[in-house]
This record gives sequence, structure tokens and C-alpha cells, in this order.
Amino acid sequence: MDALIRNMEVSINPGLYLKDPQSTRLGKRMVSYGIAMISEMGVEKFNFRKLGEEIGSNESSVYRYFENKNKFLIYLCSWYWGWLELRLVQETHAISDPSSRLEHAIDTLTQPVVPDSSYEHIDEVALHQIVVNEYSKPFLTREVDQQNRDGYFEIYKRLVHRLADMIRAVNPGYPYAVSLSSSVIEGSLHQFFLEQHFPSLTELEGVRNHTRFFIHLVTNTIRK
Amino acid sequence: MDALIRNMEVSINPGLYLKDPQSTRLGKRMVSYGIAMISEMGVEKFNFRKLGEEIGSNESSVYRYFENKNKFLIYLCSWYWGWLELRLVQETHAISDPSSRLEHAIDTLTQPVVPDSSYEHIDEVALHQIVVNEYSKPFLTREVDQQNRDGYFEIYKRLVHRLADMIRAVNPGYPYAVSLSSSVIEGSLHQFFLEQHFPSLTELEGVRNHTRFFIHLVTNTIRK
DNA sequence: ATCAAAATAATAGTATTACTATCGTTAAAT
DNA sequence: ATTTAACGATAGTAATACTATTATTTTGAT
Repeated sequence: MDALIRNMEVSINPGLYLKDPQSTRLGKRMVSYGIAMISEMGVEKFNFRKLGEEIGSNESSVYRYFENKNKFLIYLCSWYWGWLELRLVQETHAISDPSSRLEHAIDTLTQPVVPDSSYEHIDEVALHQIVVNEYSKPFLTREVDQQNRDGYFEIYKRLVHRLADMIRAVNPGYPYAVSLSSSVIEGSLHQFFLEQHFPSLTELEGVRNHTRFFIHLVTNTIRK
Repeated sequence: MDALIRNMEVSINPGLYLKDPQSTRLGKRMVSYGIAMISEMGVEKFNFRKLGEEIGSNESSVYRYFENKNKFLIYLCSWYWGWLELRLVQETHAISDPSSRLEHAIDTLTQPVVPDSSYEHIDEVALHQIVVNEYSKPFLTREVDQQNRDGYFEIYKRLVHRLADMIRAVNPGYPYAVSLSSSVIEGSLHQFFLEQHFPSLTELEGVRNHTRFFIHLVTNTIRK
């Protein structure tokens, strides 16, 4: 793997924070404890006062880093999508055969998340838990269109387009590459959600089943 | 169509309301105006005080019908899913060929909603709008597991299983019928959402494209 | 080491929300 | 006509999502 790709970092739209939390120890603690708390109690019960207390600081300090709770959530989700995009690029860039590359891509995107030691203060497993359980909340506010204009969802959109490109590489004639891509990425989260809360609505309980289901679905759908 | 099927009604878990809104004029107004208001302003800006005022009544009266806003939203969504289930049954019960039945089912489930005059005080188009934009909010609260135990999502689950049965009827050997079914039902909403807010993430702008996309996807996926 | 500037902590306060409780009035049922 | 149920109006509460202000600590330049 070349150095360029090995050294890539997750970069997040600065509009999502007032002061970059990555730039200080305190900021990193906010992110790190924020992930832990939200994955445990959910966003509605989470608030900046509790986070401040938890990190031995207080509410007003958190507000100096993040404008509000919703942006904090979008920040965390962006981090997740950015991290996933990085992994996607790392896992697929060396594969030249389009079909094989697509399979690896889907594998990366739909597998249950395992701990990644590259980022000390971020627990990717808890973060995945958040995205599965709260992922659509930042989207499903009335401000979504403004936030989209502000570029807060760029990483997510880029990820969808990356997968769509790989789909097109296998079958350029398939007319719904982007819809299929967004269906897979969103659908993967949804199936994890069902597995946890509505097990009767999914068969994907095992570790490899998610990947099998989606690879089979995509492969058959775009088959010429 | 036989009388039994023509006369079916949407029935909703009584745990979702304190007093059946269908039983009084005032209750129907709550539902009817509630749909209009939420589809316009979104759930977060909507509240029972505003609804009370809008129907020329007041907050406390609404609270006599519905315990809280979240249950009200689940009530409305249940109505939508129940209505869709009815339409699904009506549209497919007479079709004996499994493949053709499945196609009609997907068509019914993924088509843009058009007005249905059978229910005077309910605007199905606005309701679809709500489900598309807020659908996961009732799910994505921490109480989802308790609410599931209370049976609040039975209609939705039944709908998923109905479609899964039709998938199995076409190919009994396909092992992920339920996951595929839930993916289609959820995915259809998601694609409508993308069309409205993230058009770059979907190709399904036309009227027939949703149906084409999902029928093609399901047919190819379960093809032997 | 000193001192100014920046960052953080502590506290108080505001507007809104999601309810609950109470009570008087109106409408419906017998 | 009278009892009962439904409704309307008002007040109140606890929590939340912030904002504003000021005090204290940390940092960084000299």
C-alpha cells in the first residue's frame, strides 16, 4: 500500500465545529466520551451538560467546541463515514479486476465493524452502534437541505458515489448505479438495526450473512 | 373483489391512543390536521398546543386522545402502513401466478402515493410525505424495544412478512426473503427521501423509476 | 520567570417544550 | 331534568437547549 494511501486522514467539514476538537486534549475527550455516552444512552438522553460533567469539565466548554447537539452528532457520523471511506479506498485500490473490487468494497461496507487501533481515542465499534441507531436523525431534521448546502454530508455522498463508480465499472449499462449504491449503504445499517431490535424482520444474524446478502444482491442485480 | 376484502379497515393498536380518535369528530380533526401540520413543519416543530389551536380546541383535549407526540406519530405511521397493507392485499389477492403477484406487490409498495378518496379525513399523500421524512423517528428512540413488545409495530412487521411470503412463493430456495422484503420497503422510502433532499444520490426521479428499480432488483436477486 | 492573552470553569439566566393537574363549562345520555 | 362524560381554559412543573457573564487557570512569548 503506498504511503499516500496509508497516511490519509479523516477530514471533516469545519462548519461542523466551532473549534477543532482534534486540536486539543479536551476536544478529543469530548469526542471520545461523547461516542461512549451516545452509544449507551442514545442522543435524546445525551446532552452537553452530562458530557461536560463526564469529562471533568462543563457544559460551557463543550459549547465552545460545538454549536449544538445535532452538529455534534453529524460530526461523529461524518467521522464514521470518513473512516469507512478510508477503509474502502485502502481495501480496494490495489484490486484491478472490477468484479473483485466491487465484492471487496461491499464486504468492507457491510461487515460488522471491528476495533481499529489506528485512532486511539475513537471507538469505531461504539460509533457504528451510534450510526446504526441514530444515523437518520441528523438527516431527518427540517434543516437537512441547508446542512446539505453547507456541505455537511459531503463525505457520505462521496462514499455513495465511490461505490456507484465500482458498480458502473462492472456493468456500465446498468442505469441505477447510484440508487443501488445508496440502497446498499443505507440498507446495511438498516439490517443491523433490525438484527438488534426486530430480529423477525431479517435473516442476517451471522457475521458473514450481511456481506453474503448484499454481494449476492448487487451481483445479481447488475449482471448482464 | 370479494366483499370481505372490500370492507376491510385499517385497525390500529389501541395502546397507541387513550381515546380512539376515529370515534369522534374532534378526534378525526386531530388526525387530519395533525397530518397536515406535521407534513408541513416536521415533527420537531409540531406540538399538541399548536394542534389544539389549529383545530379550534386546545392542548389538554389532544392529551386526552394521545399520551404523547411520539405515540401520535406512531399512530399516524401505523395508519399509513395499515392502509398500504390493505392496498397490497386488494391489489394482489386475485393474482395466482407468483411472479406476477410479486411484481404487483412491489409496484404497490414502491409507487408514489396518489390520493385515495376512501378515507375522507386522511390525506394519504401528506401521510406518505411524513413517513418518508420522519419514518425512522418512532423507531429510533430508545423505547423502541418496549414499544415493539407492546405490539405497536405489528402492522409494519406483517407487511414485511407478506412481501417476504410472496418472494418465497417465487423462489422457496432463496434464503433471505425477509431481509430482501424489509430492504425493499425501507429502501423505497429512502429513495423518495433522497429524491427530495439528495437528488445526486439517486437516479429515480420519474414516476415509474422506483418501481422499475425495485422490481428489477428483486427479480434478479431471487432468480434461480 | 513574568505577564498578557487565550482557554476553560462556574454560575446564572432565558425561552421553549412536553407534559400534569385542576376546575369550570358545555354537550350527551338516560 | 339531571346525571355523567367530554371538553376548554388556565396554571404549573421539570427538563432541555441553549446564552451571557465573570472568575480562574493554562499557555506562550519575551
